[in-house]
Amino acid sequence: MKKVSRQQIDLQVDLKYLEDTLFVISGKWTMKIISALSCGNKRFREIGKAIPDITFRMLSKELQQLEANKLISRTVTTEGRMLIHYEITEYAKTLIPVISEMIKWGKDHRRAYRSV
Amino acid sequence: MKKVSRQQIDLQVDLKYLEDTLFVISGKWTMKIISALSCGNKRFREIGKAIPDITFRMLSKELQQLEANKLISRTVTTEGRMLIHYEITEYAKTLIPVISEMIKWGKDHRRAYRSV
DNA sequence: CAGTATCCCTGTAGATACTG
DNA sequence: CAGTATCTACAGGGATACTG
Repeated sequence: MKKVSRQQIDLQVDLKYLEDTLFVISGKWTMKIISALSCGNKRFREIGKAIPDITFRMLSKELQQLEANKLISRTVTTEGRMLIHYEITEYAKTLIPVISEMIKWGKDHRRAYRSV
Repeated sequence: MKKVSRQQIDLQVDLKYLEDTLFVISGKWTMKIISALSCGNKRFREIGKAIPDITFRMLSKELQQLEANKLISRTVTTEGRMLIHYEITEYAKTLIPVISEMIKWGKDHRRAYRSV
């Protein structure tokens, strides 16, 4: 029986999981929003200002999407005027290893281009 | 001086690298093609048949893109009729850790949804 | 076999205006 | 403040036909 490398098996069998992950993190603004949130911005317009070129429309939609995916939480505090703040969830923090690997690869990728 | 967690710093500073990586691997067919290649399919139509619903047009375009990104190599062997075969590069294999992390997360993500 | 060219449709995101 | 609604522009991708 031929021994197949683990790499090939992973790629083939688990493609579905890979797609799920890509779906969650590959949006144009997704990671920027998570980044902004993790840097302390919590309010809608605060986040909007922290991310260049994003429109309210997109921010609104992305936040909904992120909330649906349980990556952020939305809290309403009505004390006179409307007060809403967003936070990344503990669950979102499980993405850190994934993101770290991607960043690591991104650095090497860029370096590879320079050296070639 | 306030100690900031490493997680936050990574997210903020290295967003550009993250985007690079996302750009390379987030195409609709990218990972499927790499998967097909890593499973032994090498010829154009072979790959096409191995990936459900992909059109020649898309396969052609994606292969070009992947070649530009040095993730696959294209070899022409003219021995009478046209013979071309594609292979994933050693460079592409450096993506394995990234992909593994993503698959791992994808599994947990799905499980999280089921349990909630 | 190994693609490319063309046409067209649909979805995504921008601009702008408006609401509670 | 915290968004949503509408309209539009543009690009990605599918269908189909064709080429070396």
